[in-house]
Amino acid sequence: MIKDFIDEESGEKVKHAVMNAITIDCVIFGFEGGKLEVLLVQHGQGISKGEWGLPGGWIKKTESIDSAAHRLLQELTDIDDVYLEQLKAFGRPDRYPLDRVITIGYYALVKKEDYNVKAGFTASDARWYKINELPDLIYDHGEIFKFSLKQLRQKVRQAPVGFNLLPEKFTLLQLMQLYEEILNVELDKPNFRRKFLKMKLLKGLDEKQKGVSHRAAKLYKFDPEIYKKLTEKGFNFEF
Amino acid sequence: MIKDFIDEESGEKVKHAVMNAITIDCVIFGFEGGKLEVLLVQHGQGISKGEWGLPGGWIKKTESIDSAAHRLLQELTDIDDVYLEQLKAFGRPDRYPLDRVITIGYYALVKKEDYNVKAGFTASDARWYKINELPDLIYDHGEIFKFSLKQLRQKVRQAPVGFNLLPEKFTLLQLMQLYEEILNVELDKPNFRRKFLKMKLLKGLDEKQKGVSHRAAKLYKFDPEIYKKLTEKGFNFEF
DNA sequence: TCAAAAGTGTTATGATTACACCCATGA
DNA sequence: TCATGGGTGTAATCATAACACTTTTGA
Repeated sequence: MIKDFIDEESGEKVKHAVMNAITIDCVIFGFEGGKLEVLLVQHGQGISKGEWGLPGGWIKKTESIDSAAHRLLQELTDIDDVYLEQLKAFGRPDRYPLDRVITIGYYALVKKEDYNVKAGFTASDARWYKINELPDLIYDHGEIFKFSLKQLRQKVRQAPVGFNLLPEKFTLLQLMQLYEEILNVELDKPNFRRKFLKMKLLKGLDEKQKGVSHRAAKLYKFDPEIYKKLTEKGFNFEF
Repeated sequence: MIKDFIDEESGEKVKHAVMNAITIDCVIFGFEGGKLEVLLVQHGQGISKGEWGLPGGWIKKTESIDSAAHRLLQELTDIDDVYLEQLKAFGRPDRYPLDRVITIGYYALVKKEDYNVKAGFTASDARWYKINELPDLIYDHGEIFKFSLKQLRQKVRQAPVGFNLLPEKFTLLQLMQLYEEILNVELDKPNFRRKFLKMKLLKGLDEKQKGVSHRAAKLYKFDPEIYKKLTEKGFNFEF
């Protein structure tokens, strides 16, 4: 199957051979105002015109599926250092009405501060939705989203991936609210502080919050180097 | 793409349309003599003749990928009530040397007591290997196996799936040894007993072990009904 | 009577929870 | 001075780990 692509270098349309009957769909998570959000795109053509769905695309014959997912994300958001992980393949025979197509689901965690919708996508094409205010999604994208949320909940408790949704520098309260939102629980502030600080995973900065109308909180950042060293010593992140 | 299949009803060869460039490969786990094992098949033809790999197959155009995996397992082992779960899709462009093929990995947990290699598969075609005595596997099957083990370790701590590898009736020591083998840890017998019994997940039988040269242990069985009821009450299995 | 595993009891330690309380800061 | 969140302290409770010990059974 031959599809058109925009070449990254020249900006021209080029033709590439892509895998037949296999697509990629990606749940892109963001976090803002204490709420978890998902980036949806509106289909501009075809039978589902006007409806919202997950951003997706084809896999080139010469690239790995992970690369295809990265490329897709970059084409859409202009960001390249995102956390990206495969969910699984979704393949009910009737999931796509026109043909038998299997899709491979991914989920991404992005820092919304870095995010920019790329030229070519306008506000009416793509926008963020709070996860409890999602519209109906096309095909089986609702199922894919549901699975991605389950996976995110699991992952966030077993590996320090939540930071990918926060700004570079964050307060402990922001971190706690992220966990509360993702896991859908209420947490105790003092206990959360101690639990997280005891892991010695966070690097405390000599810097405080600015522009808040209350005592400014200390800022922290997650340092992958520290995590790596702790892991080598047998540390196992668990929340 | 048209491939031959053995029809379940008539036993005759029939032709079915299958998905192109997508396969299924399955890691089948068994447990015997305190050891975790995997069922491998020897390729009888093609470029990898004589080498060992995971059992795999094609997906019919009309069936879901889960159904395809179930069918594959039944064709190979004659068992139909196995625990089966998708891992993810594996799709490095060079994973299969002759063509670009993406495979969807599955893993299954079977009770070896129920297991029987189906006619057509002889001992030289298919056999069990202890997981630390695996031969080199074809293509990326080694990677798929490694991922499946990671997944199994994860799963067995978060859901009561280990029972699928044990006989219907088992002792607490057998269960403990299963956990020791899967998680690759040493456990304390008294503590393991208490921890598991406290969950009230197991149904104690009025029956004891037979033919052992020491005090016979009480037999237990896992009751999915009990688990369901506990879950509804908010219970969350965790080991 | 001995080995091997079944099964019970006990204690120390550490994690988790719940909640009271003081501190700093801008409106 | 008040509201808002930052941040510390503490006691009760619960889970886990370590290990000593008694019991049962066939060889």
